[in-house]
Amino acid sequence: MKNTLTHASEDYLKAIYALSANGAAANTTALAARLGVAPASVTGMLKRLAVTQPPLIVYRKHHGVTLTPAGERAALEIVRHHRLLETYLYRTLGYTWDEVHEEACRLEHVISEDFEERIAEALGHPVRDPHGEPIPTRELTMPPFEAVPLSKLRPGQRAVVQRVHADDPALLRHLQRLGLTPGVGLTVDAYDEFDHNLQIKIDAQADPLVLGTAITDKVFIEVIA
Amino acid sequence: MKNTLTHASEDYLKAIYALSANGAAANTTALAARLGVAPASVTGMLKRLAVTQPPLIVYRKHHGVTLTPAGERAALEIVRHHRLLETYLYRTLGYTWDEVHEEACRLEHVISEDFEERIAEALGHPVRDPHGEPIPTRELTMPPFEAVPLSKLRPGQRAVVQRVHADDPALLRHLQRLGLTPGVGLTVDAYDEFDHNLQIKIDAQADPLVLGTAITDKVFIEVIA
DNA sequence: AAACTGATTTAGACTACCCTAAATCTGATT
DNA sequence: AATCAGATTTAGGGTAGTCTAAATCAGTTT
Repeated sequence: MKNTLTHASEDYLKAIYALSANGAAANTTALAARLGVAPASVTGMLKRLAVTQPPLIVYRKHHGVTLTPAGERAALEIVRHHRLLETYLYRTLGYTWDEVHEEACRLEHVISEDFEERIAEALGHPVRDPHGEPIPTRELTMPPFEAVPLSKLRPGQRAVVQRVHADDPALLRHLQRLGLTPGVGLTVDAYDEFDHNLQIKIDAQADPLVLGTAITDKVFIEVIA
Repeated sequence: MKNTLTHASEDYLKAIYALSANGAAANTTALAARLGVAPASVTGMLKRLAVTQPPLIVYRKHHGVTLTPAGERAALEIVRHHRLLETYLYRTLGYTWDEVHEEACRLEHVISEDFEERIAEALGHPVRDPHGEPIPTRELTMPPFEAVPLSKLRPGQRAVVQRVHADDPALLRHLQRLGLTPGVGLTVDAYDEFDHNLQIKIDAQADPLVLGTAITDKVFIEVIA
């Protein structure tokens, strides 16, 4: 029951969780790309994860992989660690939102349940991390959230930024400079249907912004009107 | 130069540092016992550590091992991480002094220099951890300290507890209950030269205590008179 | 239905750690 | 000087991860 997973296994579970979020099975190539390893390495690990007791994944050769309930709990445990740590580093140790990811990635595998509980308590049991991503509960359920990317909006619509789904520090710093952070309100002015650029106007900012899909696919918003 | 060490290597360097503190070379058996591995495993690791670039240890077969200057710096880096973490967990997250060691043992290998600096800053650059052990400086020098074990004291001498050199949670809880913690003053009443028991009287405590060497060898004091 | 393409798996090798069992060395004792 | 005990190393094997190169599969196109 209380299997101790290796750090590598935990990273694989996290990646499978992220890539099968839509319900579909995660495939070898995408996992390899996300984890920065060769596809053959993924195949090897999947074989191991499929035969643990209890099994953590369902793996059908050539047809991708999904998490079992036990595997999903293991993944959510790590995601909870990660996002609580990001929140702690951000709020308590003065990290910026582009710095938190890397540190949390290493710490998430080694903190105890006790440590998790203590920082959750110290933070007042936060429900979102500094990027606006929801933090899984202690019971390992993912809070429901609205997942509309900014790229889906069209001229005339108003929205509030909810979460920025990106880890790349350079991109995060760029978004910070643009003022595109959780809580910010905006209105869509124009849409170019050829390059899919979106022109938006951020509340309390004078000049409009033209954004490509590299950005608009990663900023998730809640539509207001 | 900036070799990335494995967690296991770091644990070996820490152990070699601790066991060769007296200047003598550390031997295979003691390392194996301290690290909880078989002696043959130690031999294998020592061969690897001796041929890194730069070399971290000086290893002569059958004659023990010492750290090179580079190895000592690497060891002190981990000790600094460990003791800063213990201090942080203790002061900021409400851990007790018997709980800090285990958590710090896992975190010490994964925190960044940035994290180290931030918690050192947040703590006001402490010089001792919750057990009274000195924290290596940022420049990786070990602050000098008086290392007289309580067991060396004889009747009539007065002393102040400086550090408690123990990781075992049960022992630490016991010492806490006895009131034998850093800063506490005491007087030696009697010494039994057969079983080496020491009878002491702790300041502000009514009843005297009789302590065996399991304790008196681990409590280090500064003699006052 | 055959062929092609891209994704995937297999095969085989490497590193870093661990182990046990057997051999060997060192230093003390006779 | 030979022996002996204990410490240490060697030999050989196991696991978990990584890789590259070669083979195979699945789905589309012809």
